[in-house]
Amino acid sequence: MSESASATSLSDPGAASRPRRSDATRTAILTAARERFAADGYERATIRAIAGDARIDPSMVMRYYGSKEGLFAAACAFDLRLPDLGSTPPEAVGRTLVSHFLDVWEENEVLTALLRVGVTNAAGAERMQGIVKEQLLPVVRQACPDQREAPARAALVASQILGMALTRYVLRFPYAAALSREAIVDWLAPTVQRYLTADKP
Amino acid sequence: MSESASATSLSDPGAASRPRRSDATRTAILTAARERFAADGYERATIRAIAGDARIDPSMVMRYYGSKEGLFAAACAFDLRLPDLGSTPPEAVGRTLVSHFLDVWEENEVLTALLRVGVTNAAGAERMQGIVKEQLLPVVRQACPDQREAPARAALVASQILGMALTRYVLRFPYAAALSREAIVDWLAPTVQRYLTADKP
DNA sequence: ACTGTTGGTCAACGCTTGTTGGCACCAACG
DNA sequence: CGTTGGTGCCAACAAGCGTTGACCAACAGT
Repeated sequence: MSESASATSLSDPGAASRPRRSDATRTAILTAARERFAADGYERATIRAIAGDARIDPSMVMRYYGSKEGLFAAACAFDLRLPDLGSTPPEAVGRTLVSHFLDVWEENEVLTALLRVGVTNAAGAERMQGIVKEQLLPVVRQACPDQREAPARAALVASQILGMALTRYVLRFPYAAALSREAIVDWLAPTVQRYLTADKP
Repeated sequence: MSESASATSLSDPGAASRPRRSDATRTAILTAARERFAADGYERATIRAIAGDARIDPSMVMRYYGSKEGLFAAACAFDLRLPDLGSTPPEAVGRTLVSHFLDVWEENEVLTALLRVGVTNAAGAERMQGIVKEQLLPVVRQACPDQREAPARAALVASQILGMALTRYVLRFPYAAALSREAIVDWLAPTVQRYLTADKP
């Protein structure tokens, strides 16, 4: 498990073990796994298909990641890299957040994989929930007036952002996919801004 | 249930066939299928498990619905029964719509099944898209100022409503599940109202 | 009462899945 | 040199999947 962290290079805090001969294979597996999970979800992303994409034998996946669940856990470790809302003007937090989410969603297929898997897989749903709780919630706390309302406000923000991601990147509704990036930011920013800072209606 | 009537009338429009001896079994299969699809998604909702819930043999499912895909199509035919926005005051369309969606989502597991399946199954995604296009879009047309903007506005409304359904009923985030029905309506209604009627930002 | 249709069970098929253990290779180290 | 341990492929396993066809039981029409 700690080996996978070094392989992802997404999060490698200290513990730099010297490179192994199999590192190329490990990252190839991880890359292929992310693609398959993002495209097909948990059940249909078979180990055989992932191994085929990575041009290695399925048994290698088991050797390096233990099981399919272990592979998913290693492939979907993720850091949102949310900006610090304390240092952005209070009236711009909505726009900043929406824009950042669009960036991270389009540069990286891990979130798509996470969402697609989380809908039918308990481990995926828990991981997604963990991201909201440990990465989004603290940022919401910085921006909202009453700390006790932070969980509800975070839930509202998550509902709008995940909803747009769902319709645009997962279900791929034509109307949602046709929206320009600027239009999405212009429409969603006031919504998120209100969820974060407005008085309870 | 009355669902047997709707099921038969779908496959047999006009000519009302007299009740068959197997109608009880047919509806038992459909009910079990909806529950399993809603709880597990397409792949993990196996025909054997559905047949087990309905206390019949898996081969009956094949006999009556042809294949797993046919069963899903029969189980997830759905009418949103959206209200006529032409006869509601223009400033209340957001609240009306959000409230109606919460009603329909909680009284019926078909939408949960549809969303869970649509994320990993092309047929499910298309069916969901069809519902948005054929049932939500016409209603949005009634409420929005410029007809040409209707598709974009429908996409925005769908993103917020499906996002709340996703986090609350599918992923079951504790923060989203903890929101009261009234709080959701109060927070989401202005958002939907704005997506429907506000000028382009 | 006989017959044809319908409702239902059972056992099996071919296939795919995650997972395992054995065997060959290659590099390093004594 | 030989040994050792990491790297990779291969074949196979048991289990589960959707699907099929044979076969029996109960009803309906004549």
